[in-house]
Amino acid sequence: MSWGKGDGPRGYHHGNLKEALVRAALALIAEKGPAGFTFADAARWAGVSPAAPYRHFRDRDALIADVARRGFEEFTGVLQAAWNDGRPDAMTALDRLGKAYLDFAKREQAYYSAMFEAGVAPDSDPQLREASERAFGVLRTAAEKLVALMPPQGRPPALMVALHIWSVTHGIASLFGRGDAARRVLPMPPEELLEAAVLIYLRGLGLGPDATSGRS
Amino acid sequence: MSWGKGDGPRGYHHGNLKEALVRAALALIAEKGPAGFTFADAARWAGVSPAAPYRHFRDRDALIADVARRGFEEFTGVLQAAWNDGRPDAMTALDRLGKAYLDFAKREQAYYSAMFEAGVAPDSDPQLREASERAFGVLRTAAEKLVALMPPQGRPPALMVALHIWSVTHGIASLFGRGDAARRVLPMPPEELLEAAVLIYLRGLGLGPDATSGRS
DNA sequence: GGACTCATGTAAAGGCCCTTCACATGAAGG
DNA sequence: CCTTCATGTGAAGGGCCTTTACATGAGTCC
Repeated sequence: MSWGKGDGPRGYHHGNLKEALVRAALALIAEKGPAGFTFADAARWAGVSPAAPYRHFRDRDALIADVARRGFEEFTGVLQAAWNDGRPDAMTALDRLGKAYLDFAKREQAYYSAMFEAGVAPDSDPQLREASERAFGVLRTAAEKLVALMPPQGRPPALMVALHIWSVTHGIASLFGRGDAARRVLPMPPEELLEAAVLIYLRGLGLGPDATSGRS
Repeated sequence: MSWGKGDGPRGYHHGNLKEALVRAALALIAEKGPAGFTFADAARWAGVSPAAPYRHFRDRDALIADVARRGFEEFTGVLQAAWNDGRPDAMTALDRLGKAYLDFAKREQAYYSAMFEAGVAPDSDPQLREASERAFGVLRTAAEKLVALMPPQGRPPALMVALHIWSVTHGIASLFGRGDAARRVLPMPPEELLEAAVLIYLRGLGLGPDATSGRS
């Protein structure tokens, strides 16, 4: 018999129910989607009564919001590692960043669903909002470094560039990212689709693969 | 008292329950999101018992899928009208197309939710799949016309261009499109954000606003 | 006109979920 | 040892989804 954590049996108190519920939510969302996930299921998965979760989360949405918050924190770490401060050059790092984004959407489907598709208002929890801002901050930093490569006259707003890249990446992840959930026919893997889009976009900004090597 | 249709009272049989249920679904999804929508609510809204809808839809998901299908058909019409066969020139028409996309996402939130956010697998119903393909077909046609403006050597695949434009548009609509649902701070309205993105992208393809006037 | 048929709607019921409340348990600290 | 309080339980109310047997009446065919 499994308690989700793999620990031995337990007495009246679980000991670490909050963490167990979060893990249960991740497992169940991965299995049946954020809509199919139920509070009662999570409780069963953790081996407690249906009322126990309410000692740790105001309601079902609060649990999902907490999962989303953790997702954004993981996400921030992944993106930061991929960006790696723009080394060795901004273009290379940006390419890694995009791939890391798609990879996260594919590998951590449960997190990604909770973050973007569970219908959780980002403002419902200030913590959630801040976590999501931090994740976007990585993209913004990257855009700033990219824009700095351009000649001062005619530089586009870095924030706009960040939003463009975020949008196309999120769009690809939503429409084609997941292995088969809402699959559509694609002539190429999503990673290549994104890479091509970003390359074309940057060329449109006047940033060729030659302008990259940190000059200026 | 309202029967949703505004008709007079009715006898044992409703007369037009299927249509009434679809309208109820649209109203309820617009009000409370696709997750908050319930089959029983739709039945109440139409003034029938909770079991009546099962005479017209296999289950709750089938109703949502039907709403999504109708949404894609509306969508196709809107996009086709905006594209208007690429007149007066492809760039102008593409700009209209993008704006029409965002406008649809904003004005027809209920349809858009059912189409993209309700967790309906496009393959669950062949009709749904075909309707969504037709909508994308408008974008593909537009991309083909655009690509044809370029010199034959170095033309990118039109399908890829269509996917890029679809992705960025859908990404913007998902992340920032709706008035306030999952709002994030934006320095500019979504329409401008999209227009700028597409302009930069097309410049990256070598298509300036000058290359537009239907020459070859 | 009358009888039959069959699509359409109803009532009732089973099973599940969300949430709350009063109550039980036992770990921690004086 | 004994009290306190966070944590978990059981039971219950209300709602939803879906199925089943039954009711109704519009259309059809003689």
